[in-house]
Amino acid sequence: VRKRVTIQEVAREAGTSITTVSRYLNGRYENMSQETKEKIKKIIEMLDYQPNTLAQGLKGNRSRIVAAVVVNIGYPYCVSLIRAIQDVLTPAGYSLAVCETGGDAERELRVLQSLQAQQVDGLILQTNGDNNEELHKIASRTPVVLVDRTFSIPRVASVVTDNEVASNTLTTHLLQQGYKNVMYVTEEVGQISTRDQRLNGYIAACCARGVEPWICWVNRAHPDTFSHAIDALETKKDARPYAVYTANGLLMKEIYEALIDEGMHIPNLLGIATFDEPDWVNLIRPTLTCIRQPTQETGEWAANEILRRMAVDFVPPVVEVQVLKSTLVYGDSTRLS
Amino acid sequence: VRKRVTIQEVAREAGTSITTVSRYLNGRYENMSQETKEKIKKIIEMLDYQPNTLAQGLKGNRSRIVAAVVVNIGYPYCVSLIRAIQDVLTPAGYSLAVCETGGDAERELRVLQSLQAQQVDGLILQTNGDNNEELHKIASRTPVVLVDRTFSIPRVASVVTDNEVASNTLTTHLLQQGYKNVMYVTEEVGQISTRDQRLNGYIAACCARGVEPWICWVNRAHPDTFSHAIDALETKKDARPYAVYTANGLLMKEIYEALIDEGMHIPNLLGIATFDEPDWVNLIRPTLTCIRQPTQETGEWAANEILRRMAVDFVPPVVEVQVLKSTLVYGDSTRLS
DNA sequence: CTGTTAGCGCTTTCAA
DNA sequence: TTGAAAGCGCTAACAG
Repeated sequence: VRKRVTIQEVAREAGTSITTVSRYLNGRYENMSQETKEKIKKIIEMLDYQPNTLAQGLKGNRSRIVAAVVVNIGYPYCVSLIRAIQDVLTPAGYSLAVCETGGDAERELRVLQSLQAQQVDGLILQTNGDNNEELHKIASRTPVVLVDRTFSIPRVASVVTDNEVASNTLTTHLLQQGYKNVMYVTEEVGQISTRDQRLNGYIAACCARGVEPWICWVNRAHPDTFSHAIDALETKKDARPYAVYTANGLLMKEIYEALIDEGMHIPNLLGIATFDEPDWVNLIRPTLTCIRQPTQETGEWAANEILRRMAVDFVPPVVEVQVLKSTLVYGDSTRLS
Repeated sequence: VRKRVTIQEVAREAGTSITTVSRYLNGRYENMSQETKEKIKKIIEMLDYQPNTLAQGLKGNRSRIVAAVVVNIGYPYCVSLIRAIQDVLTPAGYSLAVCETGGDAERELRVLQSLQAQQVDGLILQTNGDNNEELHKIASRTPVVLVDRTFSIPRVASVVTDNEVASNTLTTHLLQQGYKNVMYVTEEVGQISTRDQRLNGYIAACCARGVEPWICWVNRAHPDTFSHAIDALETKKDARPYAVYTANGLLMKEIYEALIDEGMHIPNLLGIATFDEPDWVNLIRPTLTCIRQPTQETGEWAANEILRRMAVDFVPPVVEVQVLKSTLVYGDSTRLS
């Protein structure tokens, strides 16, 4: 079990003081003889020395770590987001700690606390809004950016999708295609802004065209709630052609599985569409109409905002909530002919 | 911008020395008056104090961080693995740093170096085997466990799927069903043990039944290589019923998209099956036969092995390579009637 | 039962 | 152009 090489040893081998080595490490070559510089360089390579970031961080209370806290690392939204964040942070010399909360308030709190103890330099998170007080405290000394879901917390910025607009657009598209009704399938709305806005967009679009909203509440923890959705469709058969629009990709997955075995005729009697763009939209026939969220830009914006806020000369921004546009991807599942 | 609370302040407020506070933090109450104990407890809560893990780590060169380095955080295999690792590590008081390499050797090297600089206490990785020297060095002072792909590196343990057996089983299943040939679709085998073993299992099963292996090499970076696969199938139409078996889920996704528009009759003229269990296996009709890897157990084993190896009294283990069993999940896509 | 003190590896004045 | 020395927040002998 070899010991790690320290700055001491480098200095000793190079015949200089640790101060000089430290200067070298931090690229402050201004006044340093070419000779010492090269000597240190050689020794560092020889010894395969790497500065201990823990020690470096201890001095200035900086860890050079930014944390991304998401509900579920398996969700395509989160994966794409995390990748985008990485791509911005890594070149900037920061590493990313990825944490999962499962949407659980207590777990989120524990994560937040452990992250603070680790002196993370920045925090990007997708939250249910159950720990806003803690976030407020954290934000007083660490840059915090909310993604996907926004909450009004002093000093905290947010980046979100244009949920309401996109939802309205999709609903309108369905109605324009000729579907007489659109059943909207969603989970409990509660405090999650995203769900709220999507629902609002749906309702607004219905009202605008004089169609009565038809909302079906489900719960992913209770599979039988999905059969209610199917039942509702069966019952209203005389209203066909109608459409089903799910508030997110996970719901569509559940619904779709039940639907195909019912032998519903898509898209002519039943149109289907979803928020999110699951990876299987092009594997099914007809292909699935969906809303592609700007995950990449969301991640980039969040990471850049963190970087901005970590800069010494940071001044509070004009925009507290950044809204990014999503794209309606037309599949064959809503092409009524 | 509030400053962080330190152990100093807690000690001052509590009217004790920092040593006592430190003892309290580390749960060494053996000899400590109930009174001081409660006093400290109160002060800590009042001040919302949290020990600085950087400083704690600096002392013993321990960061209480374990890193998981994977090829792609979007792969279901990796997601499931990471979650399992988290579930073992979190209760043990470690946090997990997740890193992505994209299968790129240089990027992997950079990640490994930055991880060392961060003094990670353990390393779990899925590697292409291009930095085995570096890993060898790392393993001399940090527990290292390889997942998914194994390489023979001193002091490094591995956990892998029973690739060869599973591949053999699946191929045999296809042949037994009555498919006269099985086309095996794979990427370049090279040094990646996983691909090697799956190919071997396939070949062995073919030979055992006197069927000539029919291998189709593709490259996900070059979409046209997939059309070659389709062409090959078209050409051999007289050999039907035959089957296509892909070496991983990503390949099946590509192939399947091309296949369905060709109007091939699955499963009666064409059987399809894949290694891995994509999330859409039950969304398509017929449902897809596949091999479910023991991702959960793999993650658990890896994390536990790291924990084991971090213990002071660690003795080199008997098993250097742990092989875990996967499951053949029967879908309708290989049910020849 | 409690405190003093010497570091952990590094950065950063300040002085030479 | 360089180095000595004082910490950063915490732990762990060692001494009371």
